Amino acid sequence: MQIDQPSQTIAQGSRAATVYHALLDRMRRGELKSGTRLREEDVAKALGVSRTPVREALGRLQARGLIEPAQGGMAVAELRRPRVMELYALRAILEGAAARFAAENAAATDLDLIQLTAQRFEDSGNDPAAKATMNIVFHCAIYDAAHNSYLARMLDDLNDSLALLPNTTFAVGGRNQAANLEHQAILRAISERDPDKAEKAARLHIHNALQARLTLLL
Amino acid sequence: MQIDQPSQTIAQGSRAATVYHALLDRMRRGELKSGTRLREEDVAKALGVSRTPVREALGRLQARGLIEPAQGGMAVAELRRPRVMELYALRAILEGAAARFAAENAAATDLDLIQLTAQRFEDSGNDPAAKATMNIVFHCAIYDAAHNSYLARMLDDLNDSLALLPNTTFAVGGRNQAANLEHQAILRAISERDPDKAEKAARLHIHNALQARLTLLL
DNA sequence: ACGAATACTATTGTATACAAGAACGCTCAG
DNA sequence: CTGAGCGTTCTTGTATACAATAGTATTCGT
Repeated sequence: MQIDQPSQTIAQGSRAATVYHALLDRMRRGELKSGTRLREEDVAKALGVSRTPVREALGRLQARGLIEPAQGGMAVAELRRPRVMELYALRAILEGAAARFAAENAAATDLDLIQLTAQRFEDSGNDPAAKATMNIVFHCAIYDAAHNSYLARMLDDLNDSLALLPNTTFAVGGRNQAANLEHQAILRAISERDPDKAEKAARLHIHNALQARLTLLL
Repeated sequence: MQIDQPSQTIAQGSRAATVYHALLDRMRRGELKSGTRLREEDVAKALGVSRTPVREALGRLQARGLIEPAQGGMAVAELRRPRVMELYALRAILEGAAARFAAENAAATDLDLIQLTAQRFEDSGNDPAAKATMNIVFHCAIYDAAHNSYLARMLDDLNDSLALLPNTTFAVGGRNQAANLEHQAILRAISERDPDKAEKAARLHIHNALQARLTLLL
């Protein structure tokens, strides 16, 4: 039996961190869906470590709200309608803040990166999963440009929570095109150093994403 | 030697949770200052548990950014100037969001509670510590009224980070009076169901708090 | 047949023992 | 006197064994 690299990424510092990232990755990829039960011993065996680091990783995931105590152990959190509404409402605020701060603080290289990633998003094909990936990359470029580590961490948290939802909003007809235009608007406002405009544009972007999400969520 | 209730609050569900809350409380009270080293064994002995639950608690505190890996173990996080600026910038956004959502979602009882806590804040004496406590209570009433659990959690995180700073802004001359007026303005906007106005008022409130903080931080 | 009580089992919570790693100081050579 | 190399020690990282608890099924009594 193979003992060390059961399937995925490079080894992190500690085994606890490895487990943490392994679980997170699988959530992001959709391999771990909402409601999946996570028993400590199973995870430990699957990753070839003892329960101790698994426990630590699960504790952190719980602190981030990605898993919840459930019937006999933990389970990947479930997002019902009201939760999703809360999440998008907050995301509109935080993405707005990121755009605002980016407009205030971005260095020239930050702007270049945002532009580049926006272009990459536009150029990527029509595959919803690829689109979603490039979308994340674009938004992360904005987080970096905002130069606020607390905000960046909160947005990462939020995106991970959102990753628990099945599908992606880019599977909705016309969303690709619309999202691209919205990205351009955000980029423009940031480049113009107009914080109010940037914040509004980002909020609108998320508002529209929510509309798309709701058509999927029915 | 006493073994179970070393000093403080009621027992939580698990010992890990007990340790977590014990440490958090001491940070909030200022008994654990920035830079204080936290060795697992010391904490364990002090609280009468083994290292295992301590480790779990420390992991969660680290995930929240309240403690950092340092020379030989963990230490209570230190907030230097740039961090403080980031924290307040984000807090302005989040308190703004809370006020906005409260204006949109608050039930009648929520409004009553906000008003009550605003009054309590006004009526409390001149002791900065008491003032700070009542201030938190007032703001928490707004978080509740916002009806967004993710936002509430983020603001709790943020307030705990801010608790690491020494002193309170209510020690600054005239801040009590000003804060009270700002609270009234926020309350009024929420009561009038004016989200934009509420958000602006809350942001201004935090902006002014930052000014006070900066005079302390020199 | 139905309900309650009890025993059992599955799973987490905790402690302890051990391993590994990094920092510090000490010694010795240049 | 200085610098490098090594050993010692302090602290975390991990595993395993054990305790406790909650959920479930089963059985017995009515």
